[in-house]
Amino acid sequence: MNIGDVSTQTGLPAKTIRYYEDIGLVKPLRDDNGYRVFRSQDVHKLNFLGRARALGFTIEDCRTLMALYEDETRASADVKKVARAHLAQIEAKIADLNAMRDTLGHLVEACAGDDRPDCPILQDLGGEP
Amino acid sequence: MNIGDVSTQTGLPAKTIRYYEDIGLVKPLRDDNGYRVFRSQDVHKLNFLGRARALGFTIEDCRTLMALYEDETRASADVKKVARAHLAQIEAKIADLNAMRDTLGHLVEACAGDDRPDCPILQDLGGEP
DNA sequence: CTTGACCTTCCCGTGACTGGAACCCCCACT
DNA sequence: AGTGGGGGTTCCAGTCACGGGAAGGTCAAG
Repeated sequence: MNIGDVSTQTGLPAKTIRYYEDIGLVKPLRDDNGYRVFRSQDVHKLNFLGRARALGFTIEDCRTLMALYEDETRASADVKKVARAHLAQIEAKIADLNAMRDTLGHLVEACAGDDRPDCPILQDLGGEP
Repeated sequence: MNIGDVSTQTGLPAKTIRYYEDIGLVKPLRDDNGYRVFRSQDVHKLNFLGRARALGFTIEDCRTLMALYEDETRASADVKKVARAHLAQIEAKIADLNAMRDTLGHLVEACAGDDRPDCPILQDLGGEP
């Protein structure tokens, strides 16, 4: 399978797939003409990566998870550890964003949004009481 | 005031302040020795920027907001528009992260986290039903 | 006079790609 | 035999908002 077909099958842009090869996440074969040739296990790996990335795991986490996936003697505790650390990061991020949304939401509601210059948003940013 | 004092006062790293000068967000004066000299209005601007960044506005948004802040003839509608667009982005991001948290949370809960290899997290990533 | 805390500029690196240039390969059509 | 188009390839540059660190100038204290 060539990269275009793999891109269609996995939903990953060809550029991304090449990048994943670059950083050693996937190792397709090469045809005589230099084209990448993907076996089904490569496609499987790419799907794995796509799902892991969709869950927000970093590339390095993906590398770790892939290694665990391929290691028959893994301990599920190791997988869980990675996942829980990431989950904690997500939750921290959500908390940050919720705080932003609350503050910004109040400010937006308080702003008249007309043609006059008075604006509680700018007042807040300007540090006015 | 030199950059170190400004850094202390605003809580912004000196590197960040220099960067903000680089991209034209602040224009401190220069002493004979080449040191940056910040007036109170510069510090005020930097505090403004710090608060806007803390609310997650992009640098370009900050630039826009600063311009509006300094424009006495602004319409608050313009400010509100920028803020609401950003709020929408925040909410979209929160929705994404909530989805990730839910999925990942279920998977983490379902994982035994022991020394055996069986792991619903990897099963999910691997696309197993 | 030296030490050490400042300050300066400059350049590289980050994460995870994305866009684009310049070029090669293959098949179909005229 | 040429040509066109739709693949593929590499490599370079850019994104965003800084942070690290090198190499060197400046200043106040001891």
